[in-house]
Amino acid sequence: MPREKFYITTAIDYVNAYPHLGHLYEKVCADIIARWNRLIGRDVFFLTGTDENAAKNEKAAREAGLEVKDFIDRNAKRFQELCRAFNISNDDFIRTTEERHRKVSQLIFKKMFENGDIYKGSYSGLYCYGCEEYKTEKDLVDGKCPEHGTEPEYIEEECYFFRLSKYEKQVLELIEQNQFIIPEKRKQEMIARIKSEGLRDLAVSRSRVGWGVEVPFDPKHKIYVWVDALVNYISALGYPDGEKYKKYWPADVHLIGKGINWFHSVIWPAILLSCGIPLPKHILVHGYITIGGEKLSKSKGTAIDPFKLLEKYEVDAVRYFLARDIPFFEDGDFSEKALVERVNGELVGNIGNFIHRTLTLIWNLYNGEVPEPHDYENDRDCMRLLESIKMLPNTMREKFENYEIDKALKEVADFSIQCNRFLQAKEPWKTKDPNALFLCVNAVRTLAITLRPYLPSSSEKIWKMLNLDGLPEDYGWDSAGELAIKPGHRISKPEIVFKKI
RNA sequence: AGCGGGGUGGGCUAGCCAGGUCUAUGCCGCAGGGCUCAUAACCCUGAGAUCGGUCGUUCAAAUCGACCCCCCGCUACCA
Repeated sequence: MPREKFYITTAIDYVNAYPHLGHLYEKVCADIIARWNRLIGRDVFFLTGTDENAAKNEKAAREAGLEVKDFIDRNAKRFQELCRAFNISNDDFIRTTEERHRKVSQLIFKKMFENGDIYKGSYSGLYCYGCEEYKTEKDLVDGKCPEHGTEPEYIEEECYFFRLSKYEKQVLELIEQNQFIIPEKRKQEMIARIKSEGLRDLAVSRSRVGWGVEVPFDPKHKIYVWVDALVNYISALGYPDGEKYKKYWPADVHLIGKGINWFHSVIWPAILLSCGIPLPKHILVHGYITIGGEKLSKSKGTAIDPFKLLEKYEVDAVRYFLARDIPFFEDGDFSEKALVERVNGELVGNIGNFIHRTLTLIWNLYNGEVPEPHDYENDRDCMRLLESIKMLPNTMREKFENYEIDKALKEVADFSIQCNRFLQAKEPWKTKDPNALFLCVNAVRTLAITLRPYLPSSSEKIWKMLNLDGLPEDYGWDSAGELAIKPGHRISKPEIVFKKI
């Protein structure tokens, strides 16, 4: 029987600057979801990448004193390094300047045109030559561009439009009648917006930009960045006849930040409908990371560099904090103080400490050999812990199915507290209680598996310390609920897994 | 400005929809004590909130209604 497939994407990032904490957060969340799906046995394809065709890049490159291509390559590399540095398990990394993407981007545009959904029109507005951008009233200060101090000029130019209006009914139906957008709050926002203002046709080409993908039948126009960017989700799979496309499309989850919900929930489905391509299953909208309650902002200096964090903290410490402290569907605040407190208090103090004390107890009291239990069925405390071991993967599965990755992780933390309490009650350092140690060592195994999506390398360390064969994924998620470590099994010499900061 | 969500001890948060048992929950942090196998876990005690404000409904409101203040999100045709 073929395995169920699971295709997850992140948004692709603009390369006009280096990655910040927000970029990392989205990748970590996607990684956790991807890894969890692998653990439950799905055939996962996890995509991330960079959006490199924006006109903004031209400007940013100029300011950096580099050729556009060099500038983009440099920054894109940085995003790839980010993935490696933080143990992100993406299966591919798409760059929209790659040929495999450009040709699909053009193909999609052509298809939309052939289906009668692209027509020529004109766009007009206030244009600032300095910025090479159209401006709105609110962009201006005293009628002038705040950056260049010049008055923008009213101009009109020819461009192509996408008949977005044609898909209003279908898109609204898609959103209203399905769990297409998660969470509900974001769904309601989109419904409200469609109902109040409807869908207007969208200008999908630009003729004033030098950097971008040419409209295939009219190369002086460039394809509008958003249309181009969205296409990455299928171009990376080799649309229209790549094996991966056939296998993995439609996407199960497009993970995005709340700021780009409209593009993913409305424009993207309309494009796909126009081309007759199946629609993705879910648009999953996470919250933002804030610093002192404020949005990350370069100008305010709050755009934290993830690489800087690694100079002080371990990868898994950062991952733990992001997954645990930021409520997945809402904004959450980042501070080093909060990170240190969370890691020291919970990851080290509860989870790490429990692991360490049970393993050293077995090491010291039983020379590293798991003792033979007897009649623990008659012990209330033992049966309660056993029940929790069995239940943990189930309760976490429920959370994961609702993408509540922060709440799922809290279950692990709560479990470790219970384990510590159990150990305290049994006092095996006095009693050598074999039942307690037998159950606890199995609880450690439960932790190794349930932490696997969040803290892949720490999980592996625990696994090795338990001296188990293979890796957690060889046994699968549900195995976390089993007493798979048998009496007589020898563990390795205990070492500290989570260090105090 | 329109629509939507929210304001609970230092921080986050439960409770509100189905009003009384809320003299308001849990976690973190803080003060003190117990215990000590362990990277001080676990247990106990304590300080700290009149539940944004005002008015009302009611025998009774954090919980219902009105108005006000503040915060946030989406939108304001962001090329």
